[in-house]
Amino acid sequence: MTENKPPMDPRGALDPASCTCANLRKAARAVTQAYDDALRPSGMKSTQFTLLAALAKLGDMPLTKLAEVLVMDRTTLTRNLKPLLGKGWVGATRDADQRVRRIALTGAGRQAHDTALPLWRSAQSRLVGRLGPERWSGFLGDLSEAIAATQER
Amino acid sequence: MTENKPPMDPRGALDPASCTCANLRKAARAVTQAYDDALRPSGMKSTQFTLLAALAKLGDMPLTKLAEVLVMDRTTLTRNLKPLLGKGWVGATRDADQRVRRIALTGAGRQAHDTALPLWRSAQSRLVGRLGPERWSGFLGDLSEAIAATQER
DNA sequence: GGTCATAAGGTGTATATGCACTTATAATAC
DNA sequence: GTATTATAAGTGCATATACACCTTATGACC
Repeated sequence: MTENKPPMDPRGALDPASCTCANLRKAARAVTQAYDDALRPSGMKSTQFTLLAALAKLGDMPLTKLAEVLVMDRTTLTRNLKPLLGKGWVGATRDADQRVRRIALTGAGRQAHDTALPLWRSAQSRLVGRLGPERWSGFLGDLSEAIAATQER
Repeated sequence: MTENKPPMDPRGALDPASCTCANLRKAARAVTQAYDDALRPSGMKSTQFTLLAALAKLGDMPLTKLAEVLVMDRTTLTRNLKPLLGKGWVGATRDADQRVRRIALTGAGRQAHDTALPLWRSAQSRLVGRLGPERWSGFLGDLSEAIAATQER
């Protein structure tokens, strides 16, 4: 095909009102509030559930590795872990390599995760249902693609 | 050929790895960093550019109204305005109704916006180009739809 | 006109986010 | 075997985000 021209303005793509970043952040705010609201009975926020779920699925790992997986700044993760450490939901141990801080889910952490799971499912299925599975699936793929686009070069 | 990427079934949709909120936030982090990086020479961050652009397009308005437009908590906006007030890019005046704080772009603010605009365009066109205008357009629509989904009910 | 509900806004607290800089440990060079 | 470099992590600072609670100004009601 012959569409490798420099970016034009297909649908006001160069109008700040169409800013991908602003619209992404706006959606993140709105959706985060919906999920936080659903998770409220569990005493945790969306970000915290995300961390527990990642550890539950991937197992314990060094802090930097976890930050990479989450596409999150290392220092952000350090601070996001604080409330979880305080609640005893995660533990941190020094590795053989004394520089490495290995992060792991505790028993209480797994229990908290399991408690929150049905609440999360409620919020998730509501949103998936509202978008429709087909559109939702494409949406998730677009999010991944947007991330990939920023990671290259 | 179409079942190893994002889960299409409602079943896969209920795996926390497919969390819409987590993936949205992840993408927001990644894309924000890309835009912040592009905007760095202007001395402003993506969030700040978004505020200036909204005021430039919509004109001055009460704080609460602006927060509504941006789907942002009122108190978040209060604090996000602080650095802009400090730089003299926006001004705040009391309305006839003394409760209302009207937010407006200053001359310096418009100038800062105009300076940042080409930097923003660079980041935006790079991302739109990587996704392709067609896919990007659908992506933006999905973001709006996700927001709408959280606002109803 | 006084009482009271409502609407606009601010503050306290807590978490989320990332850059610049620093510290501690390991690996490598010589 | 020490000097250098590279890696993992933490801290200081600034901004972003929102809930709970408080203050003040309007407007409605009698």
